[in-house]
Amino acid sequence: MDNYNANKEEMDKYSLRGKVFRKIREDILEGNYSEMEELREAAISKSLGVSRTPVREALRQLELEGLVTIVPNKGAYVTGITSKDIYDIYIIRSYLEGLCAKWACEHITEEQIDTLEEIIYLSEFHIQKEHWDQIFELDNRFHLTMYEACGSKILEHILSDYHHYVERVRKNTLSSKERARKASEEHKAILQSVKDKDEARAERLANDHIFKSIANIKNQGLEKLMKKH
Amino acid sequence: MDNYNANKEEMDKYSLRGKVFRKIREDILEGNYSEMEELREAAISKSLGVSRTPVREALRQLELEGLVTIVPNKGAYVTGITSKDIYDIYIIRSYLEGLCAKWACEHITEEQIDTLEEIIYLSEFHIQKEHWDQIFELDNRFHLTMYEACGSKILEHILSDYHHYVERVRKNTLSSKERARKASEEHKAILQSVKDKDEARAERLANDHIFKSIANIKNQGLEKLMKKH
DNA sequence: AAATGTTCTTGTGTATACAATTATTTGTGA
DNA sequence: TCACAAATAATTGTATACACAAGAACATTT
Repeated sequence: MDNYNANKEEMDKYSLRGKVFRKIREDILEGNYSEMEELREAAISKSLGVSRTPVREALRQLELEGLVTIVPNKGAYVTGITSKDIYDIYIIRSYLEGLCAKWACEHITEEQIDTLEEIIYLSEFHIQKEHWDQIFELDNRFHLTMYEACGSKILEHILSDYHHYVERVRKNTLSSKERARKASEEHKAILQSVKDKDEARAERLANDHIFKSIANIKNQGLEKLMKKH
Repeated sequence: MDNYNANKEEMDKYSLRGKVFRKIREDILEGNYSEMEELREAAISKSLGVSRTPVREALRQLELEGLVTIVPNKGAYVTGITSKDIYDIYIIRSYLEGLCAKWACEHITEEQIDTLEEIIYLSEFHIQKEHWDQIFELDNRFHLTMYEACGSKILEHILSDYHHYVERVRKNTLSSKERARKASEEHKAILQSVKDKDEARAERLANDHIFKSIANIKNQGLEKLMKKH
């Protein structure tokens, strides 16, 4: 699983291992490798201009994320992520985002509420202007802040991972003004229920929010959404 | 996210890195380290009689599992797992085991059904005889087979991880004849609904199964259960 | 010609050496 | 005695070298 929190991700930025790790992961998630392609340590280290050590460590981590399969004494192979995996993740997320919103009712801080309100406010502006990159970034921040607000290290960890896994698909789904606007409305409603400490409603709305994304994906065709933009 | 499947775990058995990885993980999960204790690469490698390389790789993997926190250029620290984490995991599992049972209705194979029936049959025998180790092992196998049967690599992955995380607690809860017997009855009912392809019922029963474990934990006191047996 | 054994190549697994960074101690001046 | 700076020690980060395992190609034997 992935990087645990922004803090660590930030720090890792300055280690070679972190750079290699993120580079290979991005390449896999963006589909730059074909399925089951062999990842030779020497080749990667040469192409990135580093030694094998950081490459090895990065590959071992990617194995744990499930993106790479390592056969001892043989090599590392791209496992990648199939469209079924993405679909499964969305279903799992729909359950867990519901739980997250429910727990947030109890654990959210004033500061987090302020952050979320600001995010929603800014979103509306950027949706109006069709600034897709900002919209995506704000959507990210909304969800990650919610994960933080649930007060569970474990739940935050797993949801952040999944969130990252489906990043490419999410980026594409949000590139429609109509869907972006609806998503923003849904965020607003979720936050309201959390503020009201209405656990049942918060859970249901967060649940629905992801389900609506799934419906949206089905309409647009998942395979198309997995392509690079 | 932990080891992906039995296959890989099996293969890793023969690499130093795998041994070191499992050794440190067990030590952490068994509470042999105190919270935030520093893990010095040199010390560990010396005590295990290996070089720093496999130790480093193991620590990097443990970081991804969330059991260790690595501060670049400083060191690795035990993060461990608190009783709140365990509690959270049980709640999350109750949702996901439900989903797993639901999906199993559609994807389970005849062979897997046979396996599960055999497990239940054997369990009854060992419960009668109070063979705690076998009971625990069979409980493990029941759940892991269910995870396999759900037909989702992603869900199987995360549930296996969590299952392992709470191993120590599960071992202790199952060491009561009364609870073991009830658990076995619950397993039987879940399998029946899966065989009947009754998705709603399977989901609800699997859900309840974990909830009952939580209730059981609360009764016995989580702190006590986290101790080594 | 088929099966078996042998070497050679390729790539990973581990150990060690060195560089960079951080923590600690020591020394100096006010 | 305290503050602060410089030197020193400890620890991680990276690079490189060598050992080992697996598989392929080729030779050998029946």
